[in-house]
Amino acid sequence: MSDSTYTIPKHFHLPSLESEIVSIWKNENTFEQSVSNRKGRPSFVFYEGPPSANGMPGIHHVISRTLKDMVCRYKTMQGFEVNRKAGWDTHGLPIELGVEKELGITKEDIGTKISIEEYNKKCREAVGRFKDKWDEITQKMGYWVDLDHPYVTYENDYIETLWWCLKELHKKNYLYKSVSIQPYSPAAGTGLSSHEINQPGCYRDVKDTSATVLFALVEASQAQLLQNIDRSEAIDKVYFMAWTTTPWTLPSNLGLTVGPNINYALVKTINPYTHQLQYVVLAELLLSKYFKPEAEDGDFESYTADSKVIPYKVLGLYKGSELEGLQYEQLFTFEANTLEKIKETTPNANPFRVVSGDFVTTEDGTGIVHTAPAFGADDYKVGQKNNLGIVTLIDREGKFIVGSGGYSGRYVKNYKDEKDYQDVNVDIAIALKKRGQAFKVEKYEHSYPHCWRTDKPIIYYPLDAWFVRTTAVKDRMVALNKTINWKPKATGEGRFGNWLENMVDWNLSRSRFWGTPLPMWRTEDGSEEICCGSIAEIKEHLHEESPERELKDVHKPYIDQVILKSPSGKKMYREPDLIDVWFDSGAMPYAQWHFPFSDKRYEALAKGDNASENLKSILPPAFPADFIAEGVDQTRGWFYTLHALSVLLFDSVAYKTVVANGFVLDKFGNKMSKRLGNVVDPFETINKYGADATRWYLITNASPWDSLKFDIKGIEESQRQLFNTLYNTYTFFALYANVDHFSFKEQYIPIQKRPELDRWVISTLHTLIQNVQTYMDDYEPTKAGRAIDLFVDECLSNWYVRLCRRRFWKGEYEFDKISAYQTLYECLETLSKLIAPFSPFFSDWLYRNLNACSNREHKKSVHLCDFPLVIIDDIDTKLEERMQLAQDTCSLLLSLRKKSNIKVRQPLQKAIIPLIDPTMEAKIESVQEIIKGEVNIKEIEFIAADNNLIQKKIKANFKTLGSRMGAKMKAVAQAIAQLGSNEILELERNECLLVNIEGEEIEIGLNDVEITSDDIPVYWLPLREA
RNA sequence: UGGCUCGUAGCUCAGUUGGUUAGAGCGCUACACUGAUAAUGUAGAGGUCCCCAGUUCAAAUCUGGGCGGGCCAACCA
Repeated sequence: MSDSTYTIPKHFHLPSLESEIVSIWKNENTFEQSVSNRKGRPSFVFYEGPPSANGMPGIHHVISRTLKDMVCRYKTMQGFEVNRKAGWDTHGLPIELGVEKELGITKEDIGTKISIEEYNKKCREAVGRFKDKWDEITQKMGYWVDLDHPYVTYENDYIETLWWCLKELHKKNYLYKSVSIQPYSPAAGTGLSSHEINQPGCYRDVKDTSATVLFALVEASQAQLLQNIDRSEAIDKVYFMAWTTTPWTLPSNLGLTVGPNINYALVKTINPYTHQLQYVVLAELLLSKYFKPEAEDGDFESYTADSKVIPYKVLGLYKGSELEGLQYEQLFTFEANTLEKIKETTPNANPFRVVSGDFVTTEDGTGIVHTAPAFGADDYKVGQKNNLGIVTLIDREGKFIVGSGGYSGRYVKNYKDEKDYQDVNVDIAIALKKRGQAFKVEKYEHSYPHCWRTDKPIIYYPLDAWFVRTTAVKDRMVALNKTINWKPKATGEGRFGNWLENMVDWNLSRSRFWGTPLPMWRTEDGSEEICCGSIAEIKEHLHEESPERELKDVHKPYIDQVILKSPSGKKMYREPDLIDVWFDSGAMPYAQWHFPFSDKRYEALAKGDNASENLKSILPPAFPADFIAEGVDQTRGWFYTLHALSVLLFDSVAYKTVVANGFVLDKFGNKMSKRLGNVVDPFETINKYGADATRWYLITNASPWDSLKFDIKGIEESQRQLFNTLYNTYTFFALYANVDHFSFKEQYIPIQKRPELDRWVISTLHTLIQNVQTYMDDYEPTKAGRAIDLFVDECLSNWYVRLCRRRFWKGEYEFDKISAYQTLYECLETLSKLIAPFSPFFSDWLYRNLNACSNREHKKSVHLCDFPLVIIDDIDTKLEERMQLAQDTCSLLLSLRKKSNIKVRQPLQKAIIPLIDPTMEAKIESVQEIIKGEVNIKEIEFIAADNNLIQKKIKANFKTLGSRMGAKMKAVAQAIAQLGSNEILELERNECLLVNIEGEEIEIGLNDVEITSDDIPVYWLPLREA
């Protein structure tokens, strides 16, 4: 380049500057070069969490991408090879729901009104709908990621790796089929995901019939319970009280759960419906819910059916753990729920017992939980643990099955909108009342989930599902998590750590259409199963009659048409489930490279007897990641699945550092939502203020992990404060440099030979480099950015440039001037590199402008440069301190002028500075020229410390005295504050003083006090002639 | 309902192991500067450190309990 002048644009407009830079990058392949010119250097592994392109990018995407981009650019400048492969998340419920909404269909229509083939085609189209917008924001915000070779989760290769992972899990016995209790909509005939349940409006307050039910103990258990009860009367029967809001689950009851540490009371009372004497057990703390305090030990004799108050008497107390194992009589006995029937599904089931569970509370109910393992997750868990068995008297349409006595065929809720629907729950309650086995029946209002499509209440229902046995490696997951560098730390220890502690097996199954199919085939009788880890393996096992043989697309419906042949020759059909989309993204470290199939050694190693042993020698490339970053909402999503899979498969972490950034809220601190209309359009923001200003604001305003109250004014501010100031500084430099033809051609002036001000700003600059590097290495970009802000504003612009202006326009082009040019040039050039990771556009613009003229470095772009190195020798902390003193002194003198109303323009003869400490004179003297110039004063005079111009003040040093004085501290502080100037002088001279506190002599050392002078240690004298 | 997190000036944020006048920037007001001028300087106003209780000679800081915002998980008898 032959330019001998620095470009000075007429206007400073960040957005148009940025679009210029974008096209330069494109022409010069700057991004590719920034990676390829680090080839062979140690790599810094980064994983891009795949966004879904079926929605528009929002401002919250800009923050996490800024963070990712910044770290990657920084590491690149530090000399690492940083590959950044983009990715697209393409499966999942939101995509299906979007398509269904668009087509105006529901899940039931799939396979009838629209073929699965057609439906999945629509989904495939939908996932890329906003890809253009995503590419645009990626480019506009300056996010460097390889968009040309992304990983796409729906591609056959990608899915094949997922299958490989699943097969590995299967081999290790980490994959199993079981039932799980899931939200289920009988009206829609489908299971629902928690995502669907949590859609707004799904939880609704409804009134249900609730019943407090009495379970009669069997004789032996009753005897056991009563053995230590001293009683004068014969107790006929003892009942356990349990409360339910879903009486339809009572015929499926198999257990009663008590809290092991809850106290229970055996109570003599009267049944409010039958008015008969009754003996019941419930939590002691909940007695008041059923009985009035005044009824305690009430008069049983005079009770009549009209009595308002039911008397009760506590006969005995038990700990929950003492009740465990007691047996009771089944509440409803039908053909379908006999013990024999139960044993058909659970051969050694032992139901109708009291068991204990930690989830039991005394918040409501009776402290005894009616447990029907089929209809509640907790119930199921406790049932499994205690071998209660499982009874499901309700079919998938939500009605009682045949064999449920009089209830057979009746719907548990009005699912069919029957006009004369008779609530079966009420009937059950009435039946129990008649039997004397209901203690309280009432309407109870609570919030209950509803199906978002049919508006009908859901139930919890046992459905078949495939699980990953994550609990088998829980300890390793916990241990390895402790080696991960979490930013912020608390998320790793708290939110994520707790999540790991309470982990349950990962339910993989989804009964949907558009997703990764489970590669599991079974014979119809379930006796043989095979998990295929590759397309080739499927083809190996094809049954002759399989209608699908090519498998060009591994999705439904084709995969379901694949019939395999079992070792014994039977037909095997695929398990119909799809897998959780989180598996897709969690396996991204391997699937993005089509591991292990992409490894040339794989095919050879996979053959032979030692296959699995051999394969241990290949590890996925670029694994684990050095760094990932996403929103905190991913803690239980991507962060978890990445971690789980890498531990399960490779006993390794998947990432060494993870930054969990917070959320972007609107300026009032409310969450952004389309409904509230407070979403920020990132395109608008970037087009108006520029990506760099936006990025700078997002990073410096709040730590990435704190939630950010997004206010557009903040972007304006960072544009003004940082970019405008830098721009002004640059144009100032360019203006004079062009006049003087400075292009850094003169010999480099060693820093030590430059004037003090130059040495100072270079010293400060290197201190800044040091701080920025420390902060960046610690993933504290906010602190780094703020340090840069401070330097540009306080040091460079408002001190160095301000004081040096004359050096640029006055005098000959020689030593002092050249030194100034070189110094300012170096500051600008270094700054362009320091801010390059944060604001890639402006920094490159600045760097290119400088370098185009000087040709100082053979780099086309700042992003191809190395990060500035700290030169320790250039740092002179003493000088920095001195300069600080000069700045403070100037401030002081200027404010003095202000107070006396003497303008800076009017020169003054002398300033008198009393010396507070002995080193001050030398320090100020070295910077006195600066001070004199700044405040327009001819000379500075010092007067000795023990002058009488200043009034000294003395204050107690609470730190040293506090622990020694204890309660007397207050009095001591007061006494010290009242010391006169003579006493202060004495203390200073003798370094100790005796003070009388409440009649006691206390010795006080120099360390025990802080001696200060009045605020104004500077006086001025007018110019003699003035 | 639980876990985590945040709460300091009008706004955005600092605030060390507890130490006595709680800071900065922006904004606001007044004045000054006018050879960086869509800049700059000086000064001023502005605080229940979310609330309550406790520990301590001393609490924005530590402990407990609340309240409010946010995220996640649940909503279960």
